[in-house]
Amino acid sequence: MDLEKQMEVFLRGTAEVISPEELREKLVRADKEGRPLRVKLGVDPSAPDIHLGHTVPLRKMRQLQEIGHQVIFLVGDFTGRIGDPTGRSETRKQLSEEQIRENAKSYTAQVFKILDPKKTIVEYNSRWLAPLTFAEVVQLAAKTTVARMLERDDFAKRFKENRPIGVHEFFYPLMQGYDSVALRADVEMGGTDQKFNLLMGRQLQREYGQEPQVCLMLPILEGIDGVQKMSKSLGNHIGIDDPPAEMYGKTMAIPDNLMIKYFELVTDVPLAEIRSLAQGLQDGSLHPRDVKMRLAREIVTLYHGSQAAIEAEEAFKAVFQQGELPDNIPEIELPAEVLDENGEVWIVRLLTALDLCASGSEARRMISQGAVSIDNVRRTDPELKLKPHRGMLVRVGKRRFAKLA
RNA sequence: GGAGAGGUUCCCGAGCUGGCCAAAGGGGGCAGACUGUAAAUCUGCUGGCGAUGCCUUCGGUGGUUCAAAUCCACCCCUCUCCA
Repeated sequence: MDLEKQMEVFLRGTAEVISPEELREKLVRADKEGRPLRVKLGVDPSAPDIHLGHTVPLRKMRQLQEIGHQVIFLVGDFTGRIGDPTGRSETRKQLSEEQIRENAKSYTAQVFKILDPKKTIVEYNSRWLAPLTFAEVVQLAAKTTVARMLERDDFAKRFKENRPIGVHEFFYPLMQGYDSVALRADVEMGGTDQKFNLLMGRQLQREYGQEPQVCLMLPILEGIDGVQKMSKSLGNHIGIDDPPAEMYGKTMAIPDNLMIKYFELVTDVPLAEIRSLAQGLQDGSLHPRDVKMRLAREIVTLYHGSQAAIEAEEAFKAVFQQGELPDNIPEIELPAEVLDENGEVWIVRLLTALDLCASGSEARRMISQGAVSIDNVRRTDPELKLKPHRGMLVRVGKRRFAKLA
């Protein structure tokens, strides 16, 4: 593949590249030497579920491996024990080895829904970090200074606000940088929030006599709340293992103004087409709802196939546009002990027994807010008693349903 | 080691001259209305309990008091300045 085309694949959709010139040189040299570039992507296995946010760099990796480069998927099993302080301005709790190992296992399994397993090297950074001696660690630490560390956004902020910074947290960038040394990475990928860590890799590689890696930074994908970075702990994520209907629904929940970004970062829709969608939204010739439905369909198709996507869309239309019921309402057996001597259930009890409300208080609230309907009749009296029957349909809000078995 | 400032409900953050505090305000979440969708907007709710009352909660443990997030003692943790 010729140089310009390669550059295009590398650069497309990136937020920042340090530096394009170096990348070009590396590509030219690699081509001459007949070897692929070694591209590193490190992940922190703190949450075992991969979501769309993770897929942004992963999809890039996929494209790179398709044009013949060597992709290295690095599981930060060792760094995970520290927890990267990035993003949330507080110390993340350290994970146990066992947890990490389990997370990593499920992580890699999911990653291969995107990457080609035959063309991917999976590495664990405990392989080289765990055996380091204290003396070597000190040597590594001596390669940077506190002032430099404090340049990092997160540290600077916390320092300024007099919030705690653990000394061990300084090791996170050092370790990640050392990973690049150990892997002899030509290119490292990451979100824009990884800039500091990626640059640390360059510095350390130079210190250890290697050519510095090129840093490819990709945009950060906001979660379905439209504000914060997509993350499982914030509960604003769309997981790639989410069932089709949920994936579709969650996508429909993203704010309108994020649609185009999603198209660009997490779908295979060609750029030209995305541009015309954006144009259509702008001039009002396209309905935002329809565009978002298209987006939801694209995303579901990617992870569950087009058939599932069509079904998810039909179900969504039925439930939310026509107010019909979903097909897969869970059927739940009502425990006998909630019945009184007349064989009736108190409505509050009913909702908690069916797990539709977490507590009696919540159930009362829902009832008084008019969120509860039984057999399609809205019930607002929290003292109501009912005679249960098989197939009784209990509904709380728009999304919580149960049927009596 | 010394001096000072802090640790509040899911999060941020008031309260801290003792009762009116299940604890202001914001965020998030949930619900209702509306709609173009689980978007946007507006409104309400947001510890638990068969409940106009009771129970548990304000870093931890004890104590004072009829009554403590609020006062006292000790302890743990964070930050600042000094060493």
